[in-house]
Amino acid sequence: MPEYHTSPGTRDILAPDSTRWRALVDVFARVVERAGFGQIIPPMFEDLGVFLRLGEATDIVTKEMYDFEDKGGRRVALRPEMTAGVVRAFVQHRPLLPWKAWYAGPNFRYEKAQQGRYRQFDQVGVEVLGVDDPNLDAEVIALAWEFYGQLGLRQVRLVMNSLGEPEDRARYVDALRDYFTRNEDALTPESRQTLLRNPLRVLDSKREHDAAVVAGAPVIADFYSESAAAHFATVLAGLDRLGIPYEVRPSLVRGLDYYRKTTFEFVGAALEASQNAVGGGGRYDGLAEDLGGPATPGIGFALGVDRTLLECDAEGVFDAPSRNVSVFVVDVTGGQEALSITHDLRGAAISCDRAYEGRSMKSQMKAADRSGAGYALIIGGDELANGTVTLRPLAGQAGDDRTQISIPRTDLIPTLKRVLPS
RNA sequence: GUGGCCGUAGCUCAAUUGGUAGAGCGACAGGUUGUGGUCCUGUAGGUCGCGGGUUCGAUUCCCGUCGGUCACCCCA
Repeated sequence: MPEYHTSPGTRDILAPDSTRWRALVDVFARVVERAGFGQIIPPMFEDLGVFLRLGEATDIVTKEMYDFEDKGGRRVALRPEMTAGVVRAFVQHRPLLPWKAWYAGPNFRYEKAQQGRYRQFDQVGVEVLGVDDPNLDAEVIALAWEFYGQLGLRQVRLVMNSLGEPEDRARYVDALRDYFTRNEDALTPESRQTLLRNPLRVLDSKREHDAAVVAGAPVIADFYSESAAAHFATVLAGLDRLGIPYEVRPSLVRGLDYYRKTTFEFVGAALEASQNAVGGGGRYDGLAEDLGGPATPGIGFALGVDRTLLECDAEGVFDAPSRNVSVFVVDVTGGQEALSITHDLRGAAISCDRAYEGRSMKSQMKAADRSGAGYALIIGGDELANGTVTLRPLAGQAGDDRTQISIPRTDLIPTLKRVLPS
């Protein structure tokens, strides 16, 4: 047993998983950069106050934050999500509107880990500041939808809701509090606790016992102002126009307090676990102002990289791309030839690897096979004397022709350039 | 944070009704001395998660602890 291992809720991601991971981020970047988004790389920790804006009733803030005092006496916290930091960056730099930013990176929450839920977890996402247009809501959702499609996912479902304007939401929360208080006896003790902190979240209860009461609760749609109703209707019409299927679920309330108007969630149909929300987002029109900036509308989403990959596994799509070297150098003359040949090939942009420690040819050939390389480049005593190398096709090459050929050392790179798939 | 289940070689798992453990895969080395992927043989690799208790003796029983997993909570 090793003395040290990863902390709870953290893990190492090795190749080939890391290759797949990066490929997923590449797909995301391609999709959103096509839509005019530029990447932002914000710091992983910020002044604690930035994150307190997420809401005093949320567990993310009250229980799960990695906050600490640094050596200079500053109260800082590892970011528990991306939106607050990105909006802080907006307020700090005041880029031209509309500002479209995308990101990828880890967030930190002190939670008990389970599958699809980690203390350090990665998200990819976008934020757009400065546009109130409901068409943007549809566009942003469509980008996430396109991303899932590019990965090959077909069973992700989109769930839509609107929380209305802040005043609508406030009146709704009051009505909800009244309703649940009247029916308190029928609620589980846990939900009664939640009711005191945040009545909205009672709607999220997964306990069977609460189901009946929750089903009879007031519906947010009845509290929409005219403008909020119109905004939401236009968003849904936009989705219809783009052919993106969705389900409106009035009980969808997301965990962060800053959401208003449009909210949405992507649910992985293939995931059995309760951690089946693979992504989510919404509008946060008041957040920039809360962080000391001008009143600026905003919308964005965050998608969990782990959960998305789990969904890919469940649907059997987006396999790890193989990143093999093209050539494997087998040198049975001591290894000096392999040293210079691999150096030369890499200089000519031909990927290659080799075996070390003067192993037997058999052993080196095994290593060549395992490397996935298309060709073994063999240097023995004869080749060394002749100034040649032997090129042997390995498994995985087109056709069954495994005839090996002898090439003058001087022709090696041109020959490989001709033979290798580019 | 609360509760259920689990923790044996790098990986997937056996076994021991308490007498210090095996297999498959993988790794490494051979199979008449320059050729892999199949096959055969062999070798290495485990303080049976960690600590304490009961016992002549514990990997096996008990307690604690750490880690994993599932549900709740929360959320991506």
